[in-house]
Amino acid sequence: MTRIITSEDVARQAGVSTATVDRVMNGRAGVRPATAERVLQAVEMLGYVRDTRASSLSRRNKRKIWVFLPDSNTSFRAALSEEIEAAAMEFARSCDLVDVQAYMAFEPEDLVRSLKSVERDSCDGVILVATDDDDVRSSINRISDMGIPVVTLVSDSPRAGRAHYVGIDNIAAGRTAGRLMGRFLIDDRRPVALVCGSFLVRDHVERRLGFEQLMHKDFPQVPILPALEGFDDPAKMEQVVGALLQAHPDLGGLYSIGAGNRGAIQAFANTGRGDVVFITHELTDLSREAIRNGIIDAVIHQDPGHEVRSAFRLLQAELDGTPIRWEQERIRIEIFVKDNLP
Amino acid sequence: MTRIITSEDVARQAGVSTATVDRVMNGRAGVRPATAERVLQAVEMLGYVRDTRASSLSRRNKRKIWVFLPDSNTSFRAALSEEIEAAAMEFARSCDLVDVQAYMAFEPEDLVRSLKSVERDSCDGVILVATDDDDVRSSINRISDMGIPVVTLVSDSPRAGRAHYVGIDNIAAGRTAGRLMGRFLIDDRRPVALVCGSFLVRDHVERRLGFEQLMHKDFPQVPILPALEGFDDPAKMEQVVGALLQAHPDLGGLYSIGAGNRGAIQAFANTGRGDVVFITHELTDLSREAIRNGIIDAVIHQDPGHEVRSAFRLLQAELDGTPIRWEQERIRIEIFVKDNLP
DNA sequence: CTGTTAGCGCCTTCAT
DNA sequence: ATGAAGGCGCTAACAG
Repeated sequence: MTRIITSEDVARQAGVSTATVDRVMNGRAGVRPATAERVLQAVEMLGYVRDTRASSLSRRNKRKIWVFLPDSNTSFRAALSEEIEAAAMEFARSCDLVDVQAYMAFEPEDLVRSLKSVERDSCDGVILVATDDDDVRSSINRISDMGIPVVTLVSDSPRAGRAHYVGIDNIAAGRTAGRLMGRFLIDDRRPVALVCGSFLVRDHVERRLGFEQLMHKDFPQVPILPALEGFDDPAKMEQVVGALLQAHPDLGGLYSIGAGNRGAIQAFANTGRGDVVFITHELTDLSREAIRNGIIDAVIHQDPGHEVRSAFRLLQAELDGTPIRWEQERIRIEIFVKDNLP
Repeated sequence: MTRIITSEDVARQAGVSTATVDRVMNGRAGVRPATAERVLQAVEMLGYVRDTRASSLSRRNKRKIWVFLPDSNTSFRAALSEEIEAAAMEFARSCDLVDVQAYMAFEPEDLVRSLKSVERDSCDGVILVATDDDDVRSSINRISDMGIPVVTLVSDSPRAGRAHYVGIDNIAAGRTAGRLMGRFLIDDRRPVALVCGSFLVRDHVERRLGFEQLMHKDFPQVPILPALEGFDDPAKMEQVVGALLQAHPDLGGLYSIGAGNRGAIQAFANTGRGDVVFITHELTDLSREAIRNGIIDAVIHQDPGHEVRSAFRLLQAELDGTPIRWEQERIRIEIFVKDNLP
């Protein structure tokens, strides 16, 4: 057991006091560059790593993390909220305070407005479900430039200066759905349809892209019908999918990219078309039930609990200057069939 | 922000000192039942939860966790070791010391021998890859009865008094493989084969059971060949699978339940039989590569990193009396195809 | 059986 | 720009 290196060791080695070491470690002002340099050398030399327990203990949980979520009411969104709640409790006890704010879904200006209120002294870190939008991007950059780390969750703003994105690669998710579709189909002459939530939401566009790419490449003989829009709305979905089933008695498969699957499931139940391969996103009580009784054949899933915890951990790591365990943070594109349901 | 309840609050409320609160909280002896009761009531009443940071800080990382692993040299086993190493470092800095010991795989007596050395004063918690064996079970019970929590990892000893099992349900894993096999098959008149590592290893038996059950139930027309044994050994596997491919030119699928897949992949590569649906367990560099170039069609996976971290967290929770976040600890039966590889 | 006291390693005033 | 000292909440000796 090698003794643990403390800030005191570093202080002694650098010929300063622990207060100065602390200042350097936390990047606070008021240290002559030369002194800081000596401290850094001592840290390096001794292999000092600060003890986050002691750190957070003495800091008395004073950090503030702000979370911004869209106000949509899909089950996935509900799950996210729940998980944030849970994570907040967990981290509150061991480190932080968390403020959650909802912004209007699909309305970047509203998010931008909310982000305006983020200031250095009231906020130490930000987690948000972003959109790939110029104004959102510059808002993120403003915050980031103030030295406040930003983590995007589930939906990214790729060109912004966020510290991390936590979520899946939606193109790959679409490809995965395509692979399963191609292989699950019994008769590759029967056409396959796909329904987006919206043609304008980046995630949906990417999933669709991945799906269509893969189908064209690996299952070129399968006819793909023009994509439909269901607006993440159960009623609309039921109508759209109902019409689809009626119009195509030979439909081979359906890939539902967005939410509102309650409606799609209903449409299937109404017509009793169990032979259509039906693939959706996100495991919920509903999709679980539908997978059990054979309406849904596979669900592509991302674990909101994992995502939320990961976002918090990454933000913490950013704040603490702790190393990141990437293997633990990699969000999986999960596949569920009837037999591996959790 | 409600003030945080400390042990001091509890002490005051119960009319005792913090030392006594500490004794009660940690189940140490030397407290009159009546006093303990008063403390417990105060805890309940104030909603006190002990701060694990302060706790572990003041304890000076003195806990000892012992880990027992089989000495087999599969890639999965290597991954486990690595992850334990990583977890040990992580937890060493924030809580514990970890001792890892290898025992001879498939030799319960050797494990039992090692477990004999576990004593109260040199060990606070145990993690082990168990086997379902009478002697192992009673060893676990002995340790458990001393008040040392035991967590089984990857392979369980179900009837023993372990605190938790961290791993997948292997019957469900087998069923999942069966589902994919049934749906991936192009022609359901072509026979399907399966190779175990050994007919005697519980995990393999369970996977096989799940697989065969599901095939018989949901794909009854598919002929299933008698199971083979590959002894988790690449050379043996190459030979067995090679012979299989030769004997059955019309083979439709192969489910490899155990390790040694290097050999199986080699056999496939030798014969160029890309049309056989090949499903294996555990994602490794090898299986990843084989999935990329189309030899393997799907991999059923359990994440060793997740499993190891989970085992440590559960043991800690047991030791600290902290609540467990079950959603975080549920080990998934993961499915990988070409498109959702991490 | 129970209380007192001195840390654990770091951060935060408050001086200098 | 830097240091000294007290405290975060809990545990471990040591008294009594």
